[in-house]
Amino acid sequence: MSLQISEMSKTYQYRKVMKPMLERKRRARINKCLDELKDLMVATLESEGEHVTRLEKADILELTVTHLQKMKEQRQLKRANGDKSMSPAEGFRSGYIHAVNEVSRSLSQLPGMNVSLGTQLMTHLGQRLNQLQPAVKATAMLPITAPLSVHIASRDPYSVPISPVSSYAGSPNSSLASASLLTTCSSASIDVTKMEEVDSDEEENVWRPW
DNA sequence: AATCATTCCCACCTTGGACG
DNA sequence: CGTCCAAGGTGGGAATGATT
Repeated sequence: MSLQISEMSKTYQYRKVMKPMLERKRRARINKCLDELKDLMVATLESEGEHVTRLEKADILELTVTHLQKMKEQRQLKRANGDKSMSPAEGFRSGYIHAVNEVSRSLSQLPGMNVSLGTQLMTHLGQRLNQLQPAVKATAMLPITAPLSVHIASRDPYSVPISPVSSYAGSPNSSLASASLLTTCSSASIDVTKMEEVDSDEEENVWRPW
């Protein structure tokens, strides 16, 4: 019998114990992100003069899709009008700074965060930015607001992962991946209304915090 | 290539609250 | 009280990654 129990493979135990828990966590992640998406959409719509009373999940997704489509149209319009205000390099830099600020702000709110490690990382990120953008000398110093940050792997700037999530997806360290997702969703200060600010022909390759 | 562990997704069922 | 709907729980299976 004990043999049988031990033969109740890890798979069985996993299915019995871990799976329900992970599924709960997964739903929680979905709901958390939907909640934050809802907040963002409500804020956005209200800033546009629309009043939102109640949103169910499907509504949140519909509104988001509609809003993004609208933004896409506006961007195309802008481009058609010859708006070349930002080069790809500038676009990348802007996204980089935006992302670092956002992550930095989030991490700075984490209890027990190692400040000296954060400082080191900030320094590193600032140096990386200088290396990435030698042409943009006047703005070479990284205007990061919070004292903490995360390490973004040093690579060719345009081969940086499209998002923090995708960079962790498939990692053997799944808890890291989950944590990444959670922190990604919890950066609620990302403003949907500003998603189109960084306009670049290379946008598929530019790292964005969203 | 085969095998195993893990992750993810989906469909179905249950539950609880709102409403007529 | 019955019905509807949103949300959570769960089982099954596909997909993926690691190991041998």
